[in-house]
Amino acid sequence: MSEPVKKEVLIRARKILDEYLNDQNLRKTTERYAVLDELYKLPQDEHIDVESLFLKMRNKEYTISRATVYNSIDLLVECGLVVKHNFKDKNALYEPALTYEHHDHLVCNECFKIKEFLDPAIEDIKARVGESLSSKIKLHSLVFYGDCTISNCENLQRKQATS
Amino acid sequence: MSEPVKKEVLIRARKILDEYLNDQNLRKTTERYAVLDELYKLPQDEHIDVESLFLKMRNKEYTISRATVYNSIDLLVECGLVVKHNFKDKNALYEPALTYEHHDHLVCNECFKIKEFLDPAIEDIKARVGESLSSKIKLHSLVFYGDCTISNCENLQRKQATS
DNA sequence: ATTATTGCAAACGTTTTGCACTACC
DNA sequence: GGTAGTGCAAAACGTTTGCAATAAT
Repeated sequence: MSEPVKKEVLIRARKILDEYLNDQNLRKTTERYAVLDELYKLPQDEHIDVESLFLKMRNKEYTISRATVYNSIDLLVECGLVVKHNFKDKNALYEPALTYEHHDHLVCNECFKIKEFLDPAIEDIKARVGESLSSKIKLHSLVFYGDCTISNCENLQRKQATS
Repeated sequence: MSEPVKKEVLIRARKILDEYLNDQNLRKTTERYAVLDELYKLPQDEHIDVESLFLKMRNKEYTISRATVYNSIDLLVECGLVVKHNFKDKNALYEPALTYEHHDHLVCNECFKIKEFLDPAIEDIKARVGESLSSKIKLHSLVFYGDCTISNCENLQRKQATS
C-alpha cells in the first residue's frame, strides 16, 4: 500500500492555506485546517468523496458538519491545495494537490480501481490546442477507461470475493 | 452557426438503432426514435442535458416523459449512438456520436462555450499508458479548461450583455 | 394475449441554503 | 463587539424507482 504524504508536504500546505486566508481576509478556523489535514493523510492513490470524508472525521476526534466539509473543501480547491475530479457517473472525488507531480487517471472498467500516470505529451497537445483555439489553457482533465489485462488482477478478485 | 447533422447520418443512425433493438430483442418504440432524432438535430458543437431535451421535446409535437428521456438516452449511449460527457460540476451533457470524427473538448472559463478539437497524439498516450498499466483502454475523456485570448470574444460579450 | 415500455409521482443521494448560534478577529 | 463561519435541518437538484396504464410484438 502506498504511503501517505510526508509531514513536510503537509506543513507546506498549511503555510499556503495561512497565506491564502490572510490575503483574502478569511478566518483561520480549526475546521479548515482539519479538512486539509485529513485530505493530506490519504494514501497516494486514494481519492475520497465528501460523504466519506465527513464520516471519517466524525469517527475521529472532530466535530464537524457536512456543510462545513463542503465549504472547506471548496475553499481548498480554490486555493489550489486540493484537486476535484468528476469521473464518469460518480460523485466528485478529491485528492491533495501538492503531493506528487501532476498526474492523470486510468479507471478500470472491471474493478473501478483508479491508477495514476504521467505522460508529458499531454503538455504538447495542450500547447497546440491552446494555440489553435486561442485559449490560455489553465487546467486539463484526462481520464482513460479500460479493461484490465492482468490475468488475476487482485482488485478484481477482492471485488468478487465481497460480492 | 454550425449546421445540424446531414440527413444521411440520421438515416444511418436509425438503421443502427434498428439493428441494436433487433439483436437485443427490445421494442421499437416511437420515443426511442424521437430522442435519437432530436439529438441528431443539434448543431455540431452543441451539447444538451436531459432536462433541456425533455423540455424541448415537450414544446414540440412529442408527448414524452422525463423518465423515458432518461431511459432512451441511456440506451442510445449503450449502443454507441450518443456520447455522454461529465464536464466539471455540470450535469451530464449529450451529443450525437456518429456525426464527426471522435473529438475532445475545450471549455472556456469565461463564457463556458465548448469548442471541439482533435489531436492524434492522444492515441499515442493511450497506447503507452495502456501498455505500462496493463489495460486495454476503451474510452477516454480529455477536457481542457482555459481562458479565451480573443480580444473581444463574441461569446463573452453575448454573456455580459444578458447579465 | 403477453409483457416490455411508458408516464407519473414519489423516493433517492448529493449538494446547497437559511438561520440561529459560535468563535475568530 | 462585530461579523465570518459553523451546525443543523430543510430545500433543491438531478436522477432513479415502483407501479398501474399503454402499446409493441
